Amino acid sequence: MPHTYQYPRAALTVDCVVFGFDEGELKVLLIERALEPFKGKWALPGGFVRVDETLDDAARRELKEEAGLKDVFLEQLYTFGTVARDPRERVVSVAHYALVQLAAHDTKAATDAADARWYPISKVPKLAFDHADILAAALARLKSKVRYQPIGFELLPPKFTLSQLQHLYEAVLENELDKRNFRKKVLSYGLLVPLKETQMTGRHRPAQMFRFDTIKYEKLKKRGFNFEV
Amino acid sequence: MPHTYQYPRAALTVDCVVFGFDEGELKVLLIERALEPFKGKWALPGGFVRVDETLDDAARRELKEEAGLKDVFLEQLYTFGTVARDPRERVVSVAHYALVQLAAHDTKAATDAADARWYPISKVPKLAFDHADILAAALARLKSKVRYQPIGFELLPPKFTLSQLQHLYEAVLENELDKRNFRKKVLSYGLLVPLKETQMTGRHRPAQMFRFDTIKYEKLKKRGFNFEV
DNA sequence: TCAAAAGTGTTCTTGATACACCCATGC
DNA sequence: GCATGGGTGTATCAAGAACACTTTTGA
Repeated sequence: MPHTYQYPRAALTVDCVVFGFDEGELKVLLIERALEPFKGKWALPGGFVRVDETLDDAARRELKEEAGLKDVFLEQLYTFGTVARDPRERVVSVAHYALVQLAAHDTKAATDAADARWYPISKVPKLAFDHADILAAALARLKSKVRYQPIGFELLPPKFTLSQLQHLYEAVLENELDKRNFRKKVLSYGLLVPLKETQMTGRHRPAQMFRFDTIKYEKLKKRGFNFEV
Repeated sequence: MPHTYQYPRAALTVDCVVFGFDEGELKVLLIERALEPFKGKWALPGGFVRVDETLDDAARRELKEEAGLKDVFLEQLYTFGTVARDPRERVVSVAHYALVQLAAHDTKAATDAADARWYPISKVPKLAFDHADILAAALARLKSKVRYQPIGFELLPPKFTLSQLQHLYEAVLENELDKRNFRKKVLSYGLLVPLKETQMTGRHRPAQMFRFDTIKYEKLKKRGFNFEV
């Protein structure tokens, strides 16, 4: 295909903020850079967009290559285009954020790349490039979106307890929620299906497990329904 | 600056959805294309991003060059990156939306480019490229954002009446609002300052004019306040 | 029997909605 | 004097917030 525009071009990358929820904490997946610039520093997974793949495809490819992740919730976030954000040359990055189900036993699998690590949000080290800005934007987006779309379930295993769900919301929103009001609200939509199973995690009453009814939600969504917390 | 990445690169553009409000209608600024592809078709103003300017700068430059607009409200919207959206070659476009104060007498000025025209949203013709998708995304963003941020004022002159404001909201949200409840709500924040002036537009009682108190709003915003309608 | 998390209802307060008439002006 | 849009208050309803005790289990 001929190039019709011959001026110097910016390079185009995607970067991904991958969130997970584990041990009551919101975590983010970081990669230790093997090359200059910022060699040895932590950064978001990401890389160059190929000329024959969409932005979404590029983000998913990088997630698979750099973190072994696939079939995750992924959404475009914002495009970062200040002129000097990469010291080498002009690089414009289309940032995405992803939500993954980080059950305890998966932690290792997703981290099998020796250079990848899950960091609690509160303990993220200094990041390369403008990745701290990207992370901040992703956190803000997650915090606002979780309130009116049921994306929180993307961070939990398919079967979960109401307490797990509440702790997730508390971690994301960074404030405490009233247990009774929370349960009343999330159950009121009829989108949480109680399962026969219970979860026993210690010397206390076992917890009822639920799953999120995606099919019912999709139907409601078409009629303009909003899942608000 | 040396290129460290030698594979073929996508071209990078910005496109702008420019909204105006006039005669009780929400309008969008379109440009008639002078060149192939889509010669003679209507399209969003936009163009290539230079290697030494930010995305925001590029969008503002294009708005000035193509539509004579400057100092407008501008915000990044979404980045469109499907592979074949431009028939010539791979072009990734960072879409923005802008809000301009389109007072009746300005209509001509902003439209002095012979190839530019304001279209009511309901009468937009078929658009070039994937610009219909971009417009749809911008409308959705405007509709949702206008409900929790006071961006509606960007579409009105600095002095306006409550009826004008209500009609604007009705046009954007595409539904009717109760006059008394609307006034109660928007006045309750104390962000609309009544002016000494009134507006007389016909044989009926003159309307009180207001201005939006930007300074007070900025202060409230820092304390976590939200302007909801 | 004790510790620890699960589970459960009611009251109060606040904000949203619904609704109808008088006012000031130009023609 | 009449047509036109500007301007105002109250009553009802629904949703959110505040709040404390009982249940089930493992140790």
